[in-house]
Amino acid sequence: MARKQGSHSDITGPKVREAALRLIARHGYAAVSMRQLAAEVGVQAGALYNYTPDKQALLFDMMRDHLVDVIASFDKADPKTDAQSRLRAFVSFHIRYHLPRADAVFVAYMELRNLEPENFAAIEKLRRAYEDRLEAILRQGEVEGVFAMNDARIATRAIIGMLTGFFTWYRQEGRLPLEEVEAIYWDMVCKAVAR
Amino acid sequence: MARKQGSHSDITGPKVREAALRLIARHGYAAVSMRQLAAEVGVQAGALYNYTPDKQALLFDMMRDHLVDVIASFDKADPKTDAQSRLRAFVSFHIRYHLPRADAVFVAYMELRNLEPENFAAIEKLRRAYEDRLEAILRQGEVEGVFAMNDARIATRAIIGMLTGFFTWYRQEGRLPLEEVEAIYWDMVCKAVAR
DNA sequence: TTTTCAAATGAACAGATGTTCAGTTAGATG
DNA sequence: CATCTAACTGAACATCTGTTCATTTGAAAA
Repeated sequence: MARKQGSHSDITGPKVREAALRLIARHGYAAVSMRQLAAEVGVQAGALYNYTPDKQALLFDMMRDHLVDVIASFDKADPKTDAQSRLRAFVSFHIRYHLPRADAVFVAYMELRNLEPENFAAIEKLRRAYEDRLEAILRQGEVEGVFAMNDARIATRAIIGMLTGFFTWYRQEGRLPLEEVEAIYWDMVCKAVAR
Repeated sequence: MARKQGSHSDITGPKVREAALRLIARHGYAAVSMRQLAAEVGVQAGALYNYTPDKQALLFDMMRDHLVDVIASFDKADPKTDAQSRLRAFVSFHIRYHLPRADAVFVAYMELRNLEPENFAAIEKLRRAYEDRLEAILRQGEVEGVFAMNDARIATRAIIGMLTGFFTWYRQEGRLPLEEVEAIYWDMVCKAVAR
């Protein structure tokens, strides 16, 4: 056998990424073998190398694409008005954007250790770029006199941590509707940086 | 060769745990081989099996011991008075206890995926027990009328997330002294749950 | 229908994996 | 001093690892 029914670059390619995201999120990069991944996709291991030069590039590409997408999407969602509105938009965007992409978030966040040095540097740069969006909003709020915090960088980190922790438990509980969770987080973030 | 100079169960045993914690924190459980670990300790791979029945038990034991210790230590540090004092003690304890144990924290938090099901259940139970300490404090604060939040469970998660995120960046920056970072976090936590 | 070639297969590579165990030895015990 | 045994070695085990590549195939183009 060779080419399978309904099997093309445009079909198998995305399948590889989806399967890799799912498997790596669940078991970790080092714990997932190329053969496991191939089995999940429904091909032999060798076929994967039509879609990635190697395993490391597969991980890096997924993380980079995810982060580039996050940043671009936020820049669209950002109202670019007053700090209060922008912070509100950031919290809402962060929760709503990441929720349906839980696997990608998890991988981009947990697999940093498995990136080779230059890949790690590139991903860190993107992560930093996203965090800088939030930091800029907080600083704008300080200037406007609506926010007060001792250190904008630490506050940025704390808020990101608070929001990101959300994804480690929301899936399994699902006790509350998204709207309510979002409101609760907004309340806490808002109060935490209020003057 | 057999027994090495200054080499005993009481010496090699702890060495194995320290090396395992350090290596797994840095590279991940699946990425660290028993031979790498043995080399770090200064023995052959076979010798490790005098100290653990297998690789999985090594991971589980380290995570369990860490969490049991966290809980017992907090119970000692807990003033068990008013909610405000207790929350303050919790934030201070969490930061100060975890900081010099960054590797253990990282492993206990990042390697959940690599635990076999029953081990995972046991660790989750311990993690939950620690979170319940914080949740109880928040609920006490609601009763006392000093805290107000929409949902104590979510607030618990948010605060833990906020504090835990701290350890992923504090090491590398070290820009601010610990006292100051602690004060900043306390300010944010306090405001986030204030009425 | 025949041709074409992208997209697969499957075997092979060299080396790493966790774990076991018979054998060896250094340091404590008598 | 000789004895003992805890603590180690080092080889072996079956299996898995990422990756390469000559070969085969099936669906679309001519």
